[in-house]
Amino acid sequence: MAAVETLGYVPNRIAGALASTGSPLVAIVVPSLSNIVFADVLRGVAQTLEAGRRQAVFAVSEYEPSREEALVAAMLAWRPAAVMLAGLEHAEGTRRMLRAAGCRIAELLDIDGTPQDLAVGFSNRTAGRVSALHMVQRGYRRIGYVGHDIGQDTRAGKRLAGFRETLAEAGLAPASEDIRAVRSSVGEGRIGLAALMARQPQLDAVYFSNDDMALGGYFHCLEAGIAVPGQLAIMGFNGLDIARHTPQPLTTIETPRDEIGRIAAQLVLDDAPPQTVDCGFRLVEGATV
Amino acid sequence: MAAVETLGYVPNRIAGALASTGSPLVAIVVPSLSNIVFADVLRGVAQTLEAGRRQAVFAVSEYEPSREEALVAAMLAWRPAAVMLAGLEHAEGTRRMLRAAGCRIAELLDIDGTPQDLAVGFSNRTAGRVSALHMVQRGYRRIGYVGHDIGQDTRAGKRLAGFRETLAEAGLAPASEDIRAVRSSVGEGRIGLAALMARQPQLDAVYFSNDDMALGGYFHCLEAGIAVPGQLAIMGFNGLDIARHTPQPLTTIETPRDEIGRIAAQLVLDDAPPQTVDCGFRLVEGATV
DNA sequence: CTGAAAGCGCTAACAG
DNA sequence: CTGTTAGCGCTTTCAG
Repeated sequence: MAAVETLGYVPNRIAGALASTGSPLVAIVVPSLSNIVFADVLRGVAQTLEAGRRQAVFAVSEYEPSREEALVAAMLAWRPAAVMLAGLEHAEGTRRMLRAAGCRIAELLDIDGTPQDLAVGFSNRTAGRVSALHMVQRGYRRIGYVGHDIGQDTRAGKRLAGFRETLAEAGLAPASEDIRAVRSSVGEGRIGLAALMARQPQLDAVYFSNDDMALGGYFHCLEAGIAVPGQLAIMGFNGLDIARHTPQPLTTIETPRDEIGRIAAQLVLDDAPPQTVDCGFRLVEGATV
Repeated sequence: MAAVETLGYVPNRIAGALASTGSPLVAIVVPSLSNIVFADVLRGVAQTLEAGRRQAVFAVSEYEPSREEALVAAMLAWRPAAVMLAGLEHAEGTRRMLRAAGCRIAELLDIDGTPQDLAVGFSNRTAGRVSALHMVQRGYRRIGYVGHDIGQDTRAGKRLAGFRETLAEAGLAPASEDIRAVRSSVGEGRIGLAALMARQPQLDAVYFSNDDMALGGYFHCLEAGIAVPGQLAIMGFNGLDIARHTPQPLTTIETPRDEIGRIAAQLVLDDAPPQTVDCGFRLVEGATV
């Protein structure tokens, strides 16, 4: 140990990884890092892996399944102990490779569907239902929807499906929808609500695909002098910190993103059997519904 | 290649890394992932490394130098081609290890100081000066400051130093300051401004340590009925997307975070000589100053 | 229980 | 230019 100290010796983990059977690497491919949601999950994963002496390697797919496939292929060359992905929908090639690789697979943030191995998240469909029900119970009847591209973000699509179901079950007309073929952002939420209100001025509530979009809608209302929730109620999804501090806190659904990352990482560390963990979510009653 | 196809052979990059001289890994230690700033840098780095067939490995230091040191030590065991860190201030042990490791070192988001090797960012001190000057030129004279912990976030501290310098040079009294010993957040900005206004109701402008804090202050004004910028001007730092879409766009300084990540990664890929790259910043004239 | 040696799956150098 | 082989620095097994 004296020699270690004087020479500044650091064990070579590459050599260690090659020699040993179990891999010290865990690969994570997220759709985006601009969205704080994935950054939160990543943090939870990194934190837990660190305690377990594993190392996180990561890449960003930009919401493109083909890119996710290429990145997973590249990741598998590192012989990771596990590959973590967002959601349950992946290219056929991605699934095939992962099955062949024989490493653990963790699919995060969604449990509506059939997981490959481990799934840690919550039901987006149920979240959409809960949101719709909350608005209906509060007495809103002419409820619209403003959302971003659900082709890319299938989790948002599942929330929308749940939302539509519940409106139908409540005997309400299908919502007027403004679905924008773009990534979610505050700016798009603003534009989307303005467009929807221009078409359907009689709406009394709008459900947004997430908090970014909802905040854009809320800011539009503030500027256009639309009383919230008197004239128009607004509901988002995610429970972003900033949405708790707007003049009126946003009514939304808070998701345990950090916890999802931590649990997924722990299951991998423990080499737990295949399972689906429902981390649930929490309705946050703000002041906008 | 037919056999490769049928057997699903994937080259083992761990073995490849061990056998070859140059390392395919680049290590990145960021202070936080909750802050979108670091996520943006990380994205730029990951994107560029991917094109160069390198793999990013990362860890989160939670703004603790001792933790950064431990993480760098762990990272060096992977024999990375480069280690990327935020800022120029690091524990003595961190610097020593990095020097001994002989890998490239990239210090990001700050160029006010002496870099170890590569530095890619902008001058926070100058940004603070530019912000103060902008407010002074707009006619504000009783300018306050609301900030978060500058012990942890030395870049915010440098902006504050530049801000103070310029106020002094303009012959103005030192600003009333509310510096909170916490991470930046929208909520803390809100609390901070309320506290500062209670102590110094005659302020006509407030500079915030970043956009998160500034948005909190702005929301406080909206709720408390303080006219912005008539009664109180507000300026932030970072150029967050959301701050462009508030009822009044926030006056702030936009930083090229993505570009910083990309340039740093490219310099590493090119094995460029030690240098400091000033990516600059851009004053965004919103409607709050 | 300690110490020696055989790989892990590649890369790179070298001989043919 | 192609084909062979000696390591890269560990872990793990096996003999002493």
